[in-house]
Amino acid sequence: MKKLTISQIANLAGVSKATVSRVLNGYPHISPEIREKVQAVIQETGFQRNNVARLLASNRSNIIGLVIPSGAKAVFTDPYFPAVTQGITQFCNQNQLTLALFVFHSEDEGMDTIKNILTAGLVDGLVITADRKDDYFIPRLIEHQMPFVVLGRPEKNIQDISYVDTDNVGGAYMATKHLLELGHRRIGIVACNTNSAGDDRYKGYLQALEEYDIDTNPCLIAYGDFSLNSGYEATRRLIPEKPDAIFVSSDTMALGGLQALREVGLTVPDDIAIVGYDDLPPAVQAGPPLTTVRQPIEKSGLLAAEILMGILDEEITPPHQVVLPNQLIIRASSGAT
Amino acid sequence: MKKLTISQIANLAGVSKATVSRVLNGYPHISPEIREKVQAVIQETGFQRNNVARLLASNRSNIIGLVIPSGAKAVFTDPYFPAVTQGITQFCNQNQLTLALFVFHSEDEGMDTIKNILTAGLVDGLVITADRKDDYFIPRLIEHQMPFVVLGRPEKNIQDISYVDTDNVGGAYMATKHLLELGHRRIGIVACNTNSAGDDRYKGYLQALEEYDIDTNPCLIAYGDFSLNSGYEATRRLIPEKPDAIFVSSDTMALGGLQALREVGLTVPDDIAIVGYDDLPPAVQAGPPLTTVRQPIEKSGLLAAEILMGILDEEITPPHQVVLPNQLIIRASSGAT
DNA sequence: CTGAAAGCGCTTACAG
DNA sequence: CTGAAAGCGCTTACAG
Repeated sequence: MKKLTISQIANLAGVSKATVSRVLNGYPHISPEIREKVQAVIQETGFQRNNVARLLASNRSNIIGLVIPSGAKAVFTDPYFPAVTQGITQFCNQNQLTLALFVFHSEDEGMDTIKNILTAGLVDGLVITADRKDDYFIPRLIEHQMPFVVLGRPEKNIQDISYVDTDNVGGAYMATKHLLELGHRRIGIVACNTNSAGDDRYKGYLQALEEYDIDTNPCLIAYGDFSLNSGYEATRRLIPEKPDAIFVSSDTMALGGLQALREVGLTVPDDIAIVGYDDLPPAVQAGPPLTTVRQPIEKSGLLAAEILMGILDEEITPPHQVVLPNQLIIRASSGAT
Repeated sequence: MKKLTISQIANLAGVSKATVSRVLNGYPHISPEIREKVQAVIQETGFQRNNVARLLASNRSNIIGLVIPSGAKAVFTDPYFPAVTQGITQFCNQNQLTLALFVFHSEDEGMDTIKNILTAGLVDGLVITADRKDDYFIPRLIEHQMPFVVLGRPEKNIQDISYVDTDNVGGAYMATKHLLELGHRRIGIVACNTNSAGDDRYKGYLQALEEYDIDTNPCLIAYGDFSLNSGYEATRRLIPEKPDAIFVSSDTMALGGLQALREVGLTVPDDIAIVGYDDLPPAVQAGPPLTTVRQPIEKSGLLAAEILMGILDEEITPPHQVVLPNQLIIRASSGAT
C-alpha cells in the first residue's frame, strides 16, 4: 500500500490535479459526474491527501495547539487538564483536526516554544489555558495575528480576546448562599489567588456574605494553590477559628480539607459543612459525597476548539466570549472520602 | 516582524540557499567563516525555519505523536496520563520536538485517526500508551513502517516491539511480600484484568503467595477497572471474606477501597492493611499516607520519547526494550485519606 | 566546501 | 466548470 498522490488520482479519474484538489476541498461548482468519478476513485484507492503539502501550499494545517503553561504546578495534580483535553480531542476527532500539545515547564521554555509556534507556522490557532502568567505571551500572539481562544478569563485586554469561561463568581455565590440558607454564619473560605478562577470564586463568596449583611472576617480566609496539600494546610489554619462551614474553592483542596478535619475528629457536615468546587471528573466525584459546584470543564474545552475553528473559518469574528453557567450539586456529606 | 525565508537569509549572508540550509542542519563540512557569517545573520534576524516546508522536502517533521486509546475510560480519571504527558513534553521541549496528541474515544475513531496519521505523513513517530486494545492498530503501524514505542508492555509480538515498561510483577511481589512479612496470611487483592499492568501485578501477587506456600483463595480476589468506584465496589465484595490485608493494584482503586472500609468501621492498617500501586503523582500521594509501590511514570514517558528519537535518528535500532524498577514506599497508614 | 536546480504534494489565481 | 502552470519554503543529489 504505497502512498498515493493527487496526480495519480487525477490520472485514474482522467482529470487534472486541480480538479481532484477541488473535489477534495468541497468546491461548489463542479459537475456532478466528475465529482462522483473522482470520489469513486478516492474511495477505491483509499487515498488520503498529504496534509503537509496541503499546508505548505494553502497555509492551513488543520492543526490546532493546546497551550498549557504549567507555571501553576497544580495543572498536573488536579484533573482539570485531562478533562479539558478530553473535550478538545473529541472536537478534533470529529472535525479532522489534529491537536498539538504545548506544555511549558518554565517561563523561559514558554517563550521559546511560543516563538517556535509563531514562526514555524505549524498550527492554525491555539487554545490557551488561562493563567496568571499569560501576560508574557498573549501580546506576542496578537502581534503575530495568531488566532487563539482562552479557556478561562484572561487577565488583560479582556475585551479584545476570545474566551470560554465558566461562571466562577456565580458558582461560588451559589455555594456560599447554600451554606447561608442552611443557617451557617461563620463561613470560612479556602481561597486561591493565583489565577482568575480563584479570584472570581472569592468574589462570589464575598457577594453572598454581603447579601446577608455578614462582615468578612479575615481570620476565616485561608489561601491554597489548588493542590491537595495546600487544601489540607489551609483548612488546618482555619480550624482554630471555629468556622461552622467552609467553602473550599476546589474539590482537590476540599479533599485535603476533609483529611484535616478528620484528623482532629471533626465531622462533616455536622461539625463543619463543606462545599467544594468541581475540578474533578465525574468518575472521581462519585467518590466523595461532597456538596460541590459543578463546572462543565469538558464542554468548555470542546467549545473553545469549536470557537477557534469558527474563527479560522471566518464564520465567527473575534472576539467571541462565552461564560458557561455552573451548577450546585447538593450531596449528603457523610464526611467519608 | 515579517516571516523571513531561507532565501532572504542567503542574500543577507551572500551565500546560496543550499548553504544556509546546511548550516541550519549542522552539516559537518562547511568553512568556518561562512558558517559563522550565516549564523550571525540568523542570530540578528531571529530567523526560524519554516518547519512545514522542511518536512515536505525532507520527510522529517520533528513532530511525534502521543496515542491514547481511551477505550479504558480510566485514562481520564487516573493521573497516569498527565504524568506521562509531563515526561514527554519535557523531552519534547528540550529537543525542539512538537507533540501531537491523539486521543480516541472509540475504536472506530481510533482506526480513522490512525489511518490519517499514517497517510497524512505529519508525525515522525509515535509513543503509544499500552492497552488491551492495541491489537487493532499496532499491526498497521508496522505495516506502514511508522516508528513507535509502546509505554507499558504490548500484548502481542512483544519481541519485535520497542517499549518502556515498569516492573509490575516485581512491584506487586514486593507489595505482597511486605504484607506477608508483616505477618498477614489472608491477603486479598483488588486486581484488574483489562490491561497488561493489571495482569502483571496479579502475577506478582501470586508469586509472593507461592513463595510463602499459601494457596490462592478465589474468594479473596476481586476485580476492578482502575477507577475509584470499582475499587470501592471490589473492596466491599472482599470485606465479608475477612481478609487481614489487601493489595490493591492501583492507588486510585485503593482510595475507593479505603472509603469502603471506613463505611463499615474498619481501620487501616489495624483491621486490614492495605498496599496500593502508584498511579498518583507525588503531589497527590502526599495526601493519603498509604503504603504503595511507586512507579516512575514521568520518567517512563520521557524515556519513551527519547528512545523514539533515537530510533528516528538511527542511533538506536529497534526493538529497544526497557523495564524500569519500582519502589516500595512504606508509610504509616493511618487510614485517613 | 559551495551553488544551481529539481523536487516534495498540494493549492489557487489565471485563462478559457 | 476545468486545466496548465506557478508557487509554498525548504532539502539534497549532482556537479564542480
